[in-house]
Amino acid sequence: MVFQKRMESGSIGYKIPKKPRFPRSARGKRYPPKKVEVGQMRPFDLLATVAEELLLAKKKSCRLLYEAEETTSTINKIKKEQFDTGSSLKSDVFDQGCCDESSFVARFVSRGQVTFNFEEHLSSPEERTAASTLALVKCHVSEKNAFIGIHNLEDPVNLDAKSTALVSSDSGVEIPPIGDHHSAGGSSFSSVRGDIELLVNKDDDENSLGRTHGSNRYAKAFKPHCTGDGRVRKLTKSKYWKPSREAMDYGELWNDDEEIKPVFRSRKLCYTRQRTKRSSFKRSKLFERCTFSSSNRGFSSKAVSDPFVKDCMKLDYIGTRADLSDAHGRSGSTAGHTQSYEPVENHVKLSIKSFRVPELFIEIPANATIGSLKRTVMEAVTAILSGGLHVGVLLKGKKIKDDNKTILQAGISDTDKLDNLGFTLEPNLSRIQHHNSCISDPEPLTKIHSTLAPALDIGTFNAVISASDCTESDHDSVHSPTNPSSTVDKMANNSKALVPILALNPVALAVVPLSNSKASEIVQRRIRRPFSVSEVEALVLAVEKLGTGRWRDVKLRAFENAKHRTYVDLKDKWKTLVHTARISPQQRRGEPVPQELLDRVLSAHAYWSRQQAKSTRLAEQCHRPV
DNA sequence: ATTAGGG
DNA sequence: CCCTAAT
Repeated sequence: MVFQKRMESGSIGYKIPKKPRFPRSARGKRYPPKKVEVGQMRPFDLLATVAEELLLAKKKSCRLLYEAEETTSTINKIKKEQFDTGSSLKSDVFDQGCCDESSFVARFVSRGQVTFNFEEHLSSPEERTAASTLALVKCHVSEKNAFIGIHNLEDPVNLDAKSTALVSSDSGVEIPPIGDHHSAGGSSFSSVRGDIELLVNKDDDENSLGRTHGSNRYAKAFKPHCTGDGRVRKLTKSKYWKPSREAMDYGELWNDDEEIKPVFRSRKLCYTRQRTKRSSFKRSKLFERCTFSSSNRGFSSKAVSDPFVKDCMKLDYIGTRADLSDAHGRSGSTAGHTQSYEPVENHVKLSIKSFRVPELFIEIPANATIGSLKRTVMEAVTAILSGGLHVGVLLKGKKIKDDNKTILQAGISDTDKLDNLGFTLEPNLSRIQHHNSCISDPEPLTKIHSTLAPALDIGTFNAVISASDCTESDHDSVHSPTNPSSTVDKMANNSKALVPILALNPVALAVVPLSNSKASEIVQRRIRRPFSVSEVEALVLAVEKLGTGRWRDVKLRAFENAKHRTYVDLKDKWKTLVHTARISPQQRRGEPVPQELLDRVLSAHAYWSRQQAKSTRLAEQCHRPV
């Protein structure tokens, strides 16, 4: 509750403080280090990340050089557009084949650090020689993390230096200085404030949440190594690169609103890029398109001022223990009091940079359009998220099930282990089960024609199942509802099911939780499900027997088990059938209905019209004489 | 909830 | 298919 409320409050009327400003002299020159979990990250992933960082800083065409050993290689020229279009930076980089990956790793590992030069990309050789190095990036790689920092920018103004500057997350929260008690364990805190963590998707929680990057490690990684690298040639205006107070205390890096906007944009790209890892590519591309509104859920992206977090569509939160206690329905002794009365030491500061959400598995014909893919994914995600979300708490990858535990008892208060803390977004189980059962739902399912477009156009989640040939199943359902099993088999065999399933191993994904209210407001139009011939036949048969005014009975008689056919649908279908029968065959569209059936439609319609007229006449006669 | 009819 | 008025 409080949890959410707090975020909400942050989202509304949030204004990035104008002050304090980062000292002018330093602005644009030093960038906070970016921490990247390397884990199983491939070296080029890291490289790409670096490149991306640079790109974000530069935001225009550039190329990246890295220095390792004695050689300098051009990694790639990277264009901003490549991010904008969401294409994989990695592939763009790697396709260049300018250096071989394994050797890169070797150098990386052995040296522990790599220097990147960031140069303006200029096409002509002359220009190139004249090109200046705009930034130096130092990258120190440990087992678990890489620290990437943009070191020196020659032309901060043009570089839009703000793009890597960070702002404090919460103007309302006092930010203890790095190195003091609060931040001692405070890798978490520093991350709150701008240490961008790119959580590489890893299935292994333990690893990904490794606690090795505590503040000690952090400082260690930077101080000794990154400082005078002799191989850093030219243009090293600032000759130092170390986690000095100013460098790390980005709380001092404030930006004007206008300055931040572009950052936000670019960080979206960051998000995209992040997810362009092999294993998660599918997911990410999918989620990327899911532009959920985040207004009413309290998780507005605007709730966080950290531009990185914000634009990565991550969540950020700084809470107190009291807050959490409330949230869990128990109040600690101080719960309910104002935070300010509680010693800051007792607060647990949390930075939620991402939630784990269930994996969505989506299979879609290759000839489906991108548009339909988007819609499909949107539907799938909406279906999962709109069902209501639970929040799970993970500590060291293990779920904390006992809601009554205090934060302290759970061990979360141990700031040293804060990095082990994770949150998950979990859909309603009941709903999911329902969705899972879709595939075995005996009721006839959408038939998706070769174009695929109609079925994917719109529709409810559980309707989005394509079957190469479901005519039979329709028939079954219509005529022999007692034998659904054959239908099931057919479905299982024929369908390319678009079935979201719960991931067996959820992977960290940054996502903006869906605003439930928004989702429910948007009542999806039912998916279009053209009547099959067998359905038409069943309809005609029933109407011949029952007439045109008893659609409920028609439904009961012929479409009892076709849940998606309402009596209104049947009535409408009859209407169109009559119309179809009256027009010339050339004007008819869709799956052709046998003329024989249309003839029966016409005659039945005529017959029952007469009957109706007759009965009304009779009724009138009954009334008149009275 | 159903029916009927326009959109 | 949707929306709605009228039952």
